[in-house]
Amino acid sequence: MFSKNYGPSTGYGGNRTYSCYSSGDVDSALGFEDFLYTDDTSGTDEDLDLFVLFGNLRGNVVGLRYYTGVVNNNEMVALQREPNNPYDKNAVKVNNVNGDQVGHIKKELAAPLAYIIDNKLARVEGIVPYGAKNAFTMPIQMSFWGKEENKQAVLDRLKMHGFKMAPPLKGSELGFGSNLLSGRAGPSYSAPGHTAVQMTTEQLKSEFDKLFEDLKEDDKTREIQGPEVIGTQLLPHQKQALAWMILRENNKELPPFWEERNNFFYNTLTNFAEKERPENVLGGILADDMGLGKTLTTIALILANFHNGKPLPVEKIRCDQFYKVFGATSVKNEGDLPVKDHNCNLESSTSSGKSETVQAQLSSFYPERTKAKKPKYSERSDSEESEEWLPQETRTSCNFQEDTGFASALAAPSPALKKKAKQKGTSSIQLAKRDDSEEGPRTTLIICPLSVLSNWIDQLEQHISPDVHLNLYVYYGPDRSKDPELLSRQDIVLTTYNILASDYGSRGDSPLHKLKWLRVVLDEGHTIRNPNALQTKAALNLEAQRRWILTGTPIQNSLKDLWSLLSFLKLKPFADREWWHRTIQRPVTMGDQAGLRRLQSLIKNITLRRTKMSKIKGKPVLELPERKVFIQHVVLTEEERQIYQAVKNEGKLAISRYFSEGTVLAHYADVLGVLLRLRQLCCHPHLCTNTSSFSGTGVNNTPEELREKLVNKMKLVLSSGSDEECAVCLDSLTFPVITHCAHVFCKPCICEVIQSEQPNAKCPLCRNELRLEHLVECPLEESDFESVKKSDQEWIPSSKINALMHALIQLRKENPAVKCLIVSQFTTFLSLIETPLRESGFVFTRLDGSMPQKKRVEAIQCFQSSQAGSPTIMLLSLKAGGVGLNLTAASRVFLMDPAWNPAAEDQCFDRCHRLGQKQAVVITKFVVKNSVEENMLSIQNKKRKLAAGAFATKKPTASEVKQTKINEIKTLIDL
DNA sequence: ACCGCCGGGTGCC
DNA sequence: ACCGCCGGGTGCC
Repeated sequence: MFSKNYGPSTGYGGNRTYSCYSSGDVDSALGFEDFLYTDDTSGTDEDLDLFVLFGNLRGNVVGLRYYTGVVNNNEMVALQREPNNPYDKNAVKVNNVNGDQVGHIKKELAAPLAYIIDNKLARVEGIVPYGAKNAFTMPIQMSFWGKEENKQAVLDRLKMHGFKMAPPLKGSELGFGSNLLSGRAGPSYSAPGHTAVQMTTEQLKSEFDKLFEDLKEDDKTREIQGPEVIGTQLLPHQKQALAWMILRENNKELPPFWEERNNFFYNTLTNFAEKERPENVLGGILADDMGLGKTLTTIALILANFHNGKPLPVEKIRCDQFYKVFGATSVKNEGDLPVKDHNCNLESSTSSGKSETVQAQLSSFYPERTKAKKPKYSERSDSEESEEWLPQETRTSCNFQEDTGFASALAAPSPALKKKAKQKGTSSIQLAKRDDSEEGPRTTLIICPLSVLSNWIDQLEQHISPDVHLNLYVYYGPDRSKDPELLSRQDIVLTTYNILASDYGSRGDSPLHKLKWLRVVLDEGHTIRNPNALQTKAALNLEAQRRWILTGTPIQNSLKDLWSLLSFLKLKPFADREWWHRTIQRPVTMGDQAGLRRLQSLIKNITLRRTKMSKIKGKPVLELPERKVFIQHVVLTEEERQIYQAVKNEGKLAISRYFSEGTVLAHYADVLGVLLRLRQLCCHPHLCTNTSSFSGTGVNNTPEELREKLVNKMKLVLSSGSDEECAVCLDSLTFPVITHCAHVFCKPCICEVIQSEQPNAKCPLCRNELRLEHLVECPLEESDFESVKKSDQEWIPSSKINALMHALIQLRKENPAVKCLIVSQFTTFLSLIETPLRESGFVFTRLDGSMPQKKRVEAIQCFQSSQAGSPTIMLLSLKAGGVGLNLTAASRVFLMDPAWNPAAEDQCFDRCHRLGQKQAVVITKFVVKNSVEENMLSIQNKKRKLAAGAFATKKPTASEVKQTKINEIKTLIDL
């Protein structure tokens, strides 16, 4: 059903197909999208986690002499079906870790294997115990993995062909095969005879939690001064990050799990060896918490570690030299040298005896630098600087600049320049000269969610001093240039995931994919955690020398989330999912300690992670003011209560009917509808206008009526704030369509499902029949407008609005300058609130999902302004903006209605409780007494606990998921 | 493959 | 000899 194809057609993972991986299974695809739970723990992935080891079988690989792929003793190999082989349709290829064919499985064995693989009865993995030095054939140890229910079929099929699988040996459940081998196993595996140490789920969980915790190492605590052209002083932890990033970009070490052994490069996980040196990632994951300044740090990196054409020579030498001198040598000799001294600039260090060496060494690379006195900014700004002061040089030289106040003395960009930078298209923030004769990529591509696009532009103009000639191109909007030449002349190209994906998807005219970039930065990089999403594929297919992932949440729910990230980083051999899964994911999820250690060392190697709680030199990285959350109960008026009870009783009746019929989940949209109406009534009676859509779901509708009904349901689902995600891709809905069974999916996703299940496609959620022609699309939204108008006409207050207004007026009395966010999931509610705000003379602004980007930026800037007369209130729709949204001007938050997902609430609070917040933040949650809202709170609490403990634990089974949902519905409606 | 298998050459010792 | 035996050709799927 959720057909997956890890083959070449997906364009990632190398040019190989792993048919055993190639598809999910219909029966297991029970990943209901969570309408109450919004995480994706019920993933629709291949259910590899449910696979067990059936057993092992010895076989032979033949035809070695026809292929170039070579293998080591004990090397892992991949088995790949080759149905189009002209000699045998059952052919099964054997490939080494690099994807080079080694041989074929001998045909007698290939026959049952082909059947097993083609019917997805098992995944078959191989290890060649005596892989080296075979001319014609070699043995192969195969392990069979699959779902318990398929085990017998596998055994039977093998038996039919005269093969008998050996049952899994005790202690070999982890499937590394090492115990099976009579020869000596690879060094990273437990020695033969010893069983791998397995951990309990509890242990595993706590290890996981620690995975990304403050990864401290020497090379991560060193600081480096920000480039002079950054007009802002970097915070200490940002300097550390910068130093670490520069180090990573000039990384000459072997990637993790590789060793050099007698002229070969050897992978200790797979036992693969090759002559060619495996490339390390020149980059990694900057996994700092939100608000620690990943953007600024990255801007500093772009300026500080500029590539000047030839493949890395200047920076490399510079950096190696830098670290050799300041990092390793000095620190070692002088013990705990204050970190700041590592950053000493050329001039100041020459005064000390020790540093003379430094100067000598450096000057051999940069004779002109040490001879010429550094010109003052004012002197050199326009003089085109003759000689040695090439623009690139200026940019990279910042590594050695002491912070002398020189940087801070730089002028802020002129308003004209600011304006220019904001326009789409090329904008030259500065005027200096650049050398266009340089070769090789020079452009950094930054991809971010649309919501933070303007933040990047702001920060670029804010922090880059005017003496830098920086070409920025915002690759966005319908008029974006598709000319790769133009893009390649930029220093920074900024775009969004949506643009990236749509360019990639639309016939090959994506200039982003034609270029080789100096550097690609994925901001909010966890956006690509779903390997099947188009944006992920598009990102994985970018070519770049250096690759960065910026994210506050590197692992959201499961280890699986990491794979796309690693694949993007092109860490051999993990870009190929099979090796990632066999060497890390499966061992870890099965509780193998060695596997966890591998994972830890991998993460440690490529990640810098600091949380808001992290400390640097004993001080917290971020000293955020306090944050308090109050729950304020609201009592409905008699009148409101009557309406509420009426709707509740009606809904309760319908839902109990579904329960007795056992069709609760099939009437999913209706249940959601009832709950939505109740939640709306808690806010304001006018929110609940579309009662018509719920009046029985008779099947005998004319198509037009049915269509209308379905469209209404879909709108309901989409606007219900249930945080709906597509059950197929687990991402937010794009091109939502609704099925006749009233479930909403992304159109492309569900079409793929239907296609792959021809002719009897079933709904992934309720197993009802599914037909392409029955999908109903969502018409363009105009609904918001109408309801706003409607509510304007006959305005009445509500208990909640009264409670809010009371609090606001009280607050204004105490402090008229204080700024508030008023947050709701219902934009109509926000509109209703506008009326009393106006009446009471509040100046307010508004931000919701329906606003075009330009208006949003305006609203944010306006609200953030400290000028007298600027708005003191922002009406904010809960999910507007996304993580990057910075509303630190506010110190009070009024959350008008509880969200299904407490994480969404927290994220919203973080918009003002973040770097830059100077005051204590007070949050007030309005909750109606004796209502669905109270019940939601208790579910939120459960969910919080679950989120804290869910990581790495086994995915709940389909029936557990169902039961949970059913229980939640019962809780919510008091059944 | 220092095998097995095939099929042509060959045929007392 | 409708055999045995010899030795060259050959060899994945």
